[in-house]
Amino acid sequence: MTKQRELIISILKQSDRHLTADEIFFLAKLKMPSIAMATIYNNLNAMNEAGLIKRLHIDGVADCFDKIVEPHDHLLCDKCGKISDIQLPSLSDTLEEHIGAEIEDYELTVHYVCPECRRAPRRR
Amino acid sequence: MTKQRELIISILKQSDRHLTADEIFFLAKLKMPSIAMATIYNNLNAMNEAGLIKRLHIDGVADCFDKIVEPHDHLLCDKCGKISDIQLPSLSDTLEEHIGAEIEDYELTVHYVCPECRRAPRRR
DNA sequence: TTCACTGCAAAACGTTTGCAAACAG
DNA sequence: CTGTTTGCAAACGTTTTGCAGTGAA
Repeated sequence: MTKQRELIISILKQSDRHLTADEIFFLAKLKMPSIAMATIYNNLNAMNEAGLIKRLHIDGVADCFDKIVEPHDHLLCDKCGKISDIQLPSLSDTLEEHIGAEIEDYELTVHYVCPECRRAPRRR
Repeated sequence: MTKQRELIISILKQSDRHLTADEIFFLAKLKMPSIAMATIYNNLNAMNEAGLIKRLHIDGVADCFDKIVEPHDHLLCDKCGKISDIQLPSLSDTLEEHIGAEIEDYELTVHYVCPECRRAPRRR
């Protein structure tokens, strides 16, 4: 447990968003200017493998890191790119039944236009 | 409609797999050695935007291009990386009900271990 | 003849690696 | 003291770009 890792964890904890490695790097630099990108990735990858955080692969967007590891789904606004967490009833049983095999996990990303963008359809 | 585009389309049509840009490039080179990677991407991107094919972003894997544009889901083997198409009952209505907003689309990727890998758990 | 598309090379992007020095336990 | 982690720089694989030349209509 190094200072760098503590810092990265605190950044993730304090954020209410899904941060990219780059955003975490930027925020970390503010408090520890000497920190390196490699350190960010080292730690994020280690924590991801340890199941402490979850790496998200979404669309053309850079990978994001989610502090919530419990199974949940994501809502992606196609206009502004905002990602929200949603808790939908688990599909595991339904999926296993349909597929006829045991599943490990699943990722469900729902595309929509968020209320803000729907009201004021700017950008893109 | 150029020869290059025709070639790329025929490669996609003939394949029963989900090809990466690189695989398409390799196959295209066999028939047209002068073809450039940029041309592959130009065409794939154009067709993707036109809705003729679908670009898939899955895990650490390079993007794949799917000739099936109808809504369907994907089954990913965590051992060998094979991607299969699956047709599950549409979740659109259920999702809209839960989210309370109109959805554009959704992506569902199910992780499992395919029958082959389950039988002979080699690799990785 | 015109304008979109090609091929090429170089750049961009996000991520990973190798390594010596620094540090935690 | 020992092994892990850091910071740096360079490499990596994938995708995009700029641009002059080519080819389709």
